[in-house]
Amino acid sequence: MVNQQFNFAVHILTVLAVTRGVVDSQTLARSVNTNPVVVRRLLLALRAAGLIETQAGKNGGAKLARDPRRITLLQIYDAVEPRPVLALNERKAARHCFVSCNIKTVMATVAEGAETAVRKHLRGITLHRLQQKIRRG
Amino acid sequence: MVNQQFNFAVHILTVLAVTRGVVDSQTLARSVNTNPVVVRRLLLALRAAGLIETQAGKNGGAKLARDPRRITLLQIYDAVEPRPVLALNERKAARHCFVSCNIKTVMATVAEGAETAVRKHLRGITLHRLQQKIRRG
DNA sequence: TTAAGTGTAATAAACACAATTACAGTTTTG
DNA sequence: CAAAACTGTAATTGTGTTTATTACACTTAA
Repeated sequence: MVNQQFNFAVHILTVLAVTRGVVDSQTLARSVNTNPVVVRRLLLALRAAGLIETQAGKNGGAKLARDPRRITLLQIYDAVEPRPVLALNERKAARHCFVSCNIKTVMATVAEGAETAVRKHLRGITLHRLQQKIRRG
Repeated sequence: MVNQQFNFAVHILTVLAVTRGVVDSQTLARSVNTNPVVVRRLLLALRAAGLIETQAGKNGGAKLARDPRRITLLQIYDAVEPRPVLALNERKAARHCFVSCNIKTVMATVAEGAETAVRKHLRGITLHRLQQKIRRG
């Protein structure tokens, strides 16, 4: 199993969109089938991105900060996804080797292109659209 | 550090393309800065994809099976990348929850679109093109 | 026949991610 | 104002994935 944060975040926001109100982390965690603390950490990231508002204290929880038509999957992705689509090569080059010394830059360009392609795709999908798809089964 | 297999594989093939001959796993490993066994495992995958040929025994090693103009990054990606661009949600849905029960299918569609976008990008880049870029610094 | 390779299994080490526990701080409500 | 019900957050543990390493049987050129 790999990084599920994006899935979790979209799931959470979809619940908030459907509910149209304040939902607590316990309830969200049950829907996502994970731990409330995991949810709360994601909520912080989503709040920092301006997608939700949270309220502490009794009857507290989270709610959408704007219309689902104005929330794209790209915004969610940017809020929570820590990893690039294609991993960058972090390791030291072998100095004597021509290819080794230059491949990193070249591959960074490739990775950037992949990233751009994915971002473009995600930018075209709104939370509202997701809601609609779910309603239709 | 995350999955480096694609980076490793491209690096290896670039060395083979530049060298235009048989290179052993030891030498490749030094260029990539990893272990020869890791390289050999990748070589098996690349061979299975028809991109290289290997030879056992003394003076053995690997060489390209075809012209670098006819090797795309997508072929390399397919040969070695085990993971989807966006993780699928594997976990059990909460039965009582409408969103939970349907989000999986919807997100699978989203992930598929992202995958397609990346694949299209990679299909447009040949190994030969990479060589050129590296030569130019 | 020997030296220098590959192929491959088995295991260990490193790392990333998710889950859990614990508790201080906040806010509503009776 | 006190209690109940939340969030915010640190610290730790559990789990799975990826990479590295060791070992050795098998292959081939010289």
